[in-house]
Amino acid sequence: MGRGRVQLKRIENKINRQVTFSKRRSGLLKKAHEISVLCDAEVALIVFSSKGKLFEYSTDSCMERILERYDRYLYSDKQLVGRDISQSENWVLEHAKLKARVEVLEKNKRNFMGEDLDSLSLKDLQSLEHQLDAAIKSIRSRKNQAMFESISALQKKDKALQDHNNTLLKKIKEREKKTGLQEGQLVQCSNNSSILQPQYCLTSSRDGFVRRVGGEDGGASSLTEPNSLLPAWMLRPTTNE
Amino acid sequence: MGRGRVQLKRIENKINRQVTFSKRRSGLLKKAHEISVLCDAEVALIVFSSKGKLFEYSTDSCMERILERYDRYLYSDKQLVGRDISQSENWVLEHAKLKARVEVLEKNKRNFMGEDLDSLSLKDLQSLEHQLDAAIKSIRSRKNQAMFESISALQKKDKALQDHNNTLLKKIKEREKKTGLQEGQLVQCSNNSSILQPQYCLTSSRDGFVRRVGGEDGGASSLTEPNSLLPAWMLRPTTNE
DNA sequence: AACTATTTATAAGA
DNA sequence: TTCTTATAAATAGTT
Repeated sequence: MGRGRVQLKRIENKINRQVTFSKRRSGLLKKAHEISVLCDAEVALIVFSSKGKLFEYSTDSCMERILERYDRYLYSDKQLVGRDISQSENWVLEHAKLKARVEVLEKNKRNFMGEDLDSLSLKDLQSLEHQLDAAIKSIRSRKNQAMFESISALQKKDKALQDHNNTLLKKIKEREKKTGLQEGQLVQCSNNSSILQPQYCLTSSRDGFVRRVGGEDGGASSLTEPNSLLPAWMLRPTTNE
Repeated sequence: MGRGRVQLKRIENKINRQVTFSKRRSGLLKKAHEISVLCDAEVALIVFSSKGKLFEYSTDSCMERILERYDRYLYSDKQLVGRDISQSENWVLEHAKLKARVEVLEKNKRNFMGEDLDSLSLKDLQSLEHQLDAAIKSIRSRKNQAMFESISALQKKDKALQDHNNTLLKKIKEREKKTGLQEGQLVQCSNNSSILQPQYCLTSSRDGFVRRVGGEDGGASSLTEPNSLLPAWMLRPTTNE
């Protein structure tokens, strides 16, 4: 894939090697992600550049979990027996339970995201559908509430700002009379200041919200991410520590 | 790279997913090896198929060394305990992580069920709503497919039963003629036997299904559980595999 | 970092 | 699974 065929041997030219590394690295990470998503596989990829810099990819950004699974896969039942069997065994049990729970939850999550449905019976599907229908209702309701709260808050702020502006305007007028300036200039000035008020912004967003809440949510896609990855709220707590 | 463009989403068709996995896996391993050789990088790649099978590549076939280097890189001077040393301290850490993960997943689940929404921002809500919308679409589609499969199977069975009945009927008629019984009795008998055929039941359920699939699923609630507890499919511990 | 001519990877079909 | 083939993607060399 390129203008010339490439020998499978170390690229001697340093610059060239660095550039190729950069290109191929992104390609490799991309492909790792793709197979992970397309084929529902769990992938962990670790790359150290020749300079020792680390690059990594892991499904669901959960490298530790995958490496652990790897270790478990290899050393399955072997070397778990090593220490104070009395306590450690208890722990192993606890651990296993937790892991089982994680797996169940992950399966649930996939189902909730409309994935991995082949394993569900018709009845399960029906149940899941109703569950989600109900959930969506709750969510829309909560969203609605949140939006109205937000609107109220903004309106309140708007009002306060406007009041403040009026107060300031009065003060200026008073001062004006004392100093004897012309009125025309002042009025103009106060009009310009209205740009600082959030009023117009508020009105337009309120319209947008109300329209979206009432209908079947037809045109809201512009507000969301491309969605090729999980939305931010799903990743947030897990991704980092 | 193929005859069609590919969407970055889970391939729903099982066979297709399996084939793609196989192809892309080899491609990925190859590329991992290539960058490793060409650019003098150290690569570790671990892939678990959706069925849990392990595939791996590591530069110089030295996975443990690379994973160790990875751990060293992350925990640099901190609390590096080492991977195989795996003492109880490490376990405590792992355990805590697992617990955290469970918590996150449970929070996700509650959100997916329309609960515990107060902690979400407007943007989160929007994102969640879209996620669920998409999920419901998938689920309805899958349900539809499952229903049609079920219907086909039943119809096939229906046909077979009917054929069998006809055969039996003919035999009886023949025997009748030989023994010289009246015909009326026999016809009546064969009519009664049609109760055993699933035909009517089938037809009506097919109508019901089609109606439900096309529309917004208005009257299907009678099929689901009371729903005050979790539906069965959520509780079942790792049903498959 | 961009641009292409090529090589590769791979989706679909057999 | 494996082979083939048309096409999409990746990327080597160049600017």
